Amino acid sequence: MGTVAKALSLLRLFNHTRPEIGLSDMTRLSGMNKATVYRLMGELQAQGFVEQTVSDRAYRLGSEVLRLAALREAAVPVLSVSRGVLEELCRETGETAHMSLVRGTQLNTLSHAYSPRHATRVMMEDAEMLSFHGTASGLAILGFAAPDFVDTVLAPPLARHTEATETDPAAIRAALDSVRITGIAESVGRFEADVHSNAAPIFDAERRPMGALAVAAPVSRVTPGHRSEIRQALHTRAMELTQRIGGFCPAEYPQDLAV
Amino acid sequence: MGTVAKALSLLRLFNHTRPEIGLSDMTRLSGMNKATVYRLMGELQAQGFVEQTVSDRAYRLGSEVLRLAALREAAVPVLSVSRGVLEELCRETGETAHMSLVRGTQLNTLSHAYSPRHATRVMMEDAEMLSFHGTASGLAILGFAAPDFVDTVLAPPLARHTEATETDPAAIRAALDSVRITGIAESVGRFEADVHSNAAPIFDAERRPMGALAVAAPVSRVTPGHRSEIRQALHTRAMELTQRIGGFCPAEYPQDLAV
DNA sequence: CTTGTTCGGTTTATTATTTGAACCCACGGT
DNA sequence: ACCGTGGGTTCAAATAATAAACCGAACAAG
Repeated sequence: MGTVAKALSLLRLFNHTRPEIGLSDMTRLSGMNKATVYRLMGELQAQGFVEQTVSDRAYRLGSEVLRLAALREAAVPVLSVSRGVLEELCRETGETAHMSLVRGTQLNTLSHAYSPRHATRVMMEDAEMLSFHGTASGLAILGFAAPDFVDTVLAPPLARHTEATETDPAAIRAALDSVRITGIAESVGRFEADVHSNAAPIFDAERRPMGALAVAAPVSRVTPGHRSEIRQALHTRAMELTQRIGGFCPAEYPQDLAV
Repeated sequence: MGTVAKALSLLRLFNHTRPEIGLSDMTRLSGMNKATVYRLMGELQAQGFVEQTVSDRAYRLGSEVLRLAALREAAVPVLSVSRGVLEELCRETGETAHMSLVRGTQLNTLSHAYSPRHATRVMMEDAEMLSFHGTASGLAILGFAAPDFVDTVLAPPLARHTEATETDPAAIRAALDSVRITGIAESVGRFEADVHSNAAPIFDAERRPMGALAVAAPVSRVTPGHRSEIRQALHTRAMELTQRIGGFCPAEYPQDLAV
């Protein structure tokens, strides 16, 4: 691993439950030498990627990431466009809608919207990591991804998130066939118990699946009619999002939804 | 310069007019060796900070920066909170409002809002770099910054953005006194011709100025009454923003606005 | 008041990585 | 066929990164 990779991997130690990390913690979490971490963090700090609190000298993400994110959005406005689509999607379905993007072999939620219609909702956080095999979003992407990408992602062992999580690669591959036919993937309690999710892929300019749009509802609320309504809306909105970010659906993607 | 700094400085070559950069361009722009740039970009790509287009293999910012920005917002919700404040501010004043944050000795716009009230407006882009000596935002920050920071930033030569730009450090320092008294800085055509800007600093948890809130209007529209209205609104909203992001005004910051 | 622990930060010789110049191949224009 | 330009690669020489031990300060327990 090169020096740059090491430095950037330190940034990946931050998450929602750990927004600030001290030098010693960072050393332990990364497994690197303390002097190494110290110097790397110093460089990251000089570049504005992290900043140090005055009180306890703990590190947290710096504002340079905001600037870069704004620039990225100016170049490829996925986030900003998705927000409008997500709002429309959750208005149509009355459920929580979210969008996630592929990054290497990871899948991250990046934007979400809640519907005020029901008192109970599926709650989300941005920048959370999803599994491919356990979530509707992941399956939607796998259904239209390159074979060797599927191989990589479905290499055992697959994490068992809930009682219902399918961890047999062969069974998952079989399920991808129906994803390819309908264009929509489904996960009932396989990532979080009591959450019924549907998802549709979104494609980039090279017709590759770059992420997914999803609707998550409490299992108890999803009747056959509601399910059909959700999947219909997802199909329409995912194609809209793909088009609005300058992407194209691949030829094999079903243009009309046979739910 | 360490390797990490070099790699991250490559990211700074991207901007609104140059959202994608090929290997050769990047080599020229950075002044580094081609092999070096190639390897560094490879590492950045592996970490998701940049991605390569399939067609012409040009690099652009990757989606990892979006994830990190989302995490940073979860830790320190400056952007998301500022959006609401900016909207209110531009509703109250009828002019363009924007927020910028300090990053080392740089100042970057990060969020803005337009008012629909007038057909002519000052237009903005996020992630743009501002000068400290030429903008109201910069002066607002300098008025409450540490002396050595002011020294660093006001070291000649200072760029002359327009005919009206003040480039004499002594004159700028003198102007900071009135910023300290009123809590509001002003720039009439000193960064962009025909733009009249007012700005107020926002403070972090350590009572240091971390950025500024500003209102920019066409010079022709700013009557004494309108100016006073703008400065009043700015003062109120900047203090609100400071408080809502968990910051505190320093003792010397004027709590009541004597416009 | 001592002792032990943890923290952020620093030092050093040793070691591994980065670097630069030259080179390759493919492509597009002339 | 020729030239310029693009992305990508090679390898010895130069440089930067590393690990382990160490420092002083802060805090807690005995």
